[in-house]
Amino acid sequence: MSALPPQYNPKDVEEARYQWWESQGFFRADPDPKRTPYTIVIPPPNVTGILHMGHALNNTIQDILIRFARMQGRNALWVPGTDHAGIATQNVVEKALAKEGKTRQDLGREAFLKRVWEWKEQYGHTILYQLKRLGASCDWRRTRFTMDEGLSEAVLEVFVRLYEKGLIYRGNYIINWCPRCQTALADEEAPRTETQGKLYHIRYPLAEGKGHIEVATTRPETMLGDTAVAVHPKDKRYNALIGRHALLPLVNRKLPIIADEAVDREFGTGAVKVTPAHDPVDFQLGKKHRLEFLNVMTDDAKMTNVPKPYEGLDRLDCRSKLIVDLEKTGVLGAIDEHVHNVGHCYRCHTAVEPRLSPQWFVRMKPLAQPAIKAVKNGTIKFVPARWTKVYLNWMENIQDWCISRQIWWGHRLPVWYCDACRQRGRPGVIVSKTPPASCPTCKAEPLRQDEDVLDTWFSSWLWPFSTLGWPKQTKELAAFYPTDTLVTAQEIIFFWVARMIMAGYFCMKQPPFTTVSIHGTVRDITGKKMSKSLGNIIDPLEMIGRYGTDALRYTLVTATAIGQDIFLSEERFAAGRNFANKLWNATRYLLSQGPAPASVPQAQTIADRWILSRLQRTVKQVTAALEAMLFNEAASGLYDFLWHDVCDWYIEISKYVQPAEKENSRAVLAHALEVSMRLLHPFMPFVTEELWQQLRLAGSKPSIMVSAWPAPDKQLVDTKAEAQFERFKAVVTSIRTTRAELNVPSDHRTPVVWVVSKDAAIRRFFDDHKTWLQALAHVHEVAALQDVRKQRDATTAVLDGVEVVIPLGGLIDVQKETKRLQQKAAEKMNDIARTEARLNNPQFASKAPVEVIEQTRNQLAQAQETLKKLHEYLSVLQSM
RNA sequence: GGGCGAUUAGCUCAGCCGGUUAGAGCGACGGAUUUACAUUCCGUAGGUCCCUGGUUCGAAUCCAGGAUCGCCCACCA
Repeated sequence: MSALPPQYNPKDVEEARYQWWESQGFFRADPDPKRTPYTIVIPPPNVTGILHMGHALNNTIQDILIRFARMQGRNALWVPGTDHAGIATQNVVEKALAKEGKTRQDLGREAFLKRVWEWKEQYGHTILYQLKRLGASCDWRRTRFTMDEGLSEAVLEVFVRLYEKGLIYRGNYIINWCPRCQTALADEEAPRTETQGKLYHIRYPLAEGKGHIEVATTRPETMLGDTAVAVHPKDKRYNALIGRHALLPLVNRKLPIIADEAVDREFGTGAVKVTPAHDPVDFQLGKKHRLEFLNVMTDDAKMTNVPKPYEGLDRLDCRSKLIVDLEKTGVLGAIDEHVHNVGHCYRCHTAVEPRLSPQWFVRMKPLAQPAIKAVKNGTIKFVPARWTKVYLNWMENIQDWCISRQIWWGHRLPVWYCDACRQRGRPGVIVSKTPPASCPTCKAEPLRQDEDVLDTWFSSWLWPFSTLGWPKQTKELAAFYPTDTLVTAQEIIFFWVARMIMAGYFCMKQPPFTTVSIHGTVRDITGKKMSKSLGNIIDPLEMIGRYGTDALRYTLVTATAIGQDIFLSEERFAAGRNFANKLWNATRYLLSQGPAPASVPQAQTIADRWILSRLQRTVKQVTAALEAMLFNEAASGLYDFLWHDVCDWYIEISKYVQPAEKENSRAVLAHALEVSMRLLHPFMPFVTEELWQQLRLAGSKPSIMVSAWPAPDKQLVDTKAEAQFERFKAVVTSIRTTRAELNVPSDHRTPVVWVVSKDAAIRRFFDDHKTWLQALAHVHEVAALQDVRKQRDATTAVLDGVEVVIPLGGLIDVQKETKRLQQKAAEKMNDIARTEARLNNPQFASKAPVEVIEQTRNQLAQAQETLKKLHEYLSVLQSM
């Protein structure tokens, strides 16, 4: 066996170890009727993606769950893959084209798509390689892509099924239009952000008679599409005007003045211009009052169908020109500063234009019903539970989903039009999984396929079953669906989680998963989201390079409780690195004395009994925490046990055990480390594998990742040993504290210490363990005495059941020591007063549970005892 | 306008069902080279648990109201 180097170097380990795992097939899972499956489907990262801290957190959590389940003996499958990310990917390739001075239109649809596929083949695996560096134990054979043949088949199947059930329709509605991407967006893709704008007041002259009606708008350019003015029916100011007409300034179009409850009397002037083709509310008004729908903008937000001076102007240029012209005409009123919410494209952040447009929609209400029920009745649960409410609130108010996009990269709609039929006034719409040769109604050919593609989420909402082979009834689908846990960030609940649940019930009649684990967003130390434009990114790959993968994973997981946002700064990764190094050196210490003992450890010394007992508790605690998905609790429990219990105390003591106890002590340490490595493996897979390989017993599994999850051994839980050892620790600590407080020079070894107790067993215990005390507390002799009050020039610490008396032979500063003890006595008196007050309260005596009263009494007795001792020592000092 | 979350040490955060003297890591300060680890060890200082009221024998914890910050949802043009 080669000796371990003094420091853990992740670079020497990670890549080779990962390749070995993969080559051994440890990541693979196949249907197996004998074992309970455990399945996770990865939230497919964008194929254009590069690993950021959010991915790192998300995938670390999934890997922890998968490795935990695998070690528990479950048939653990983690399905990886990527999303074609329609708009995002198209944007990336268009940017590359722009560098060549070309547009996608220059290439044409077919050649452009070829370009995108080439790009995907070349760069689309980047994120998957990066996931491997993170240690992700996915079954890579099952990697899927949302535009794979099988997944595309699933998309068409669902589209046709929904259409046939009347759940997909085409219609002319107001949608969010991104003028830059030149496509429709779903509501969720155009999140509103608070924007500082202006509220322009414009006076519309009345057509009949004198006077005017003043309206207010944030988008003056839309006035060119106005086809009415609306007021509230009960608004006395405008009562007389209802049914009359106003004139659109600069255009002089006659606009009816209509009355509708939708108008807010409080806002602006209480009169509103109505632009049915460019505003969702106005659209409703337009339908209700049978107004004209006048679309005044082109796909790239230039004005159209408007009077000459404005025709062809960009929407914002038009706005400026209109303001000038309105001013000249004398109809421009006040311009107020106004903060309002404007939708922005989630891909390019351009302000979206609400715009009337023929698009395809999915009727969501019927789909939502079973998805609401499943969460209400607990079939699917959110962790943390508070997201349930957010989900239900959204689902109960769900709007129809605009699924058509005017881009090229994506699943093209399986919709064909028969122009011959349409000319004769028939619908002429054919929806079919395969291209129809001719029109089934009139036999005309050729047919024209719809140009649009489907929203990216229309393929990812099928992900939990499409990746397993659906619509084919594969054995994977039968074995692994429904999946178990979905791990994702809160931002994606509406986009993806909710829709997967709906699709799951629609296609499979079963939920796609049973638990949704929502983790927080990774932010920088000031609480801002990490983003390129802010320049506050901490790159996970850089952190891996600097601190190692295990350090990255450990730090992310311990950074915060699940569901809370994580505020990250680089220094935190050092803690993870240090922990890995600590484990490394604990094992190194063990192996420096020979190979890991194979013998079954016996609880010989009190330290053995203590650490083995603590180990059982740790096994129990970590298992429970993982089952409850309290990852940070599990990880910090292991940290405390390994660093503080194993390293700070057990290893230190093991250096001073009797020669006869030595070999067994090594076996105990080896055992504690070996079990701990297994517990820690899901969190820090690399260093634990490396060390476990040194510690593993003959005949065990070849790798820690396929070894069994530890089970606690109740026989080894030893409360008495724990209490005894805790007392020992307290004595050691008190001696250390006293020495430090009195500034005893480091080279001065306190020659002797008395441990005083009324309890003979305690005296004997310290007498038996004086070697340890001497070593750990820096003292030469330890004597267990019954009474040393006559000892002068000594100091004391009074603990639970024992007193520690430290003669300091001239080193003691009587004044300083008196002050120290007086202070301690004062603190004690405070405690006593507080505790007495509590006990003297008759209410407390009559209402508190007996255990609490008993406990409080003991506490008081102890405090009084301690105080008595302190006073005795003070009187000794005074006599000096 | 609704909803959610946060507020605990200088910083980042734990603290389950109410029960001793509220914890950790980092940072600060003092000390240490004794048998793995200086990516180490030992020790110390540092707290109005956001505020106000309530429930209770007892509140960081439960309830009500408020403040500040953050996020989500919503058609005030």
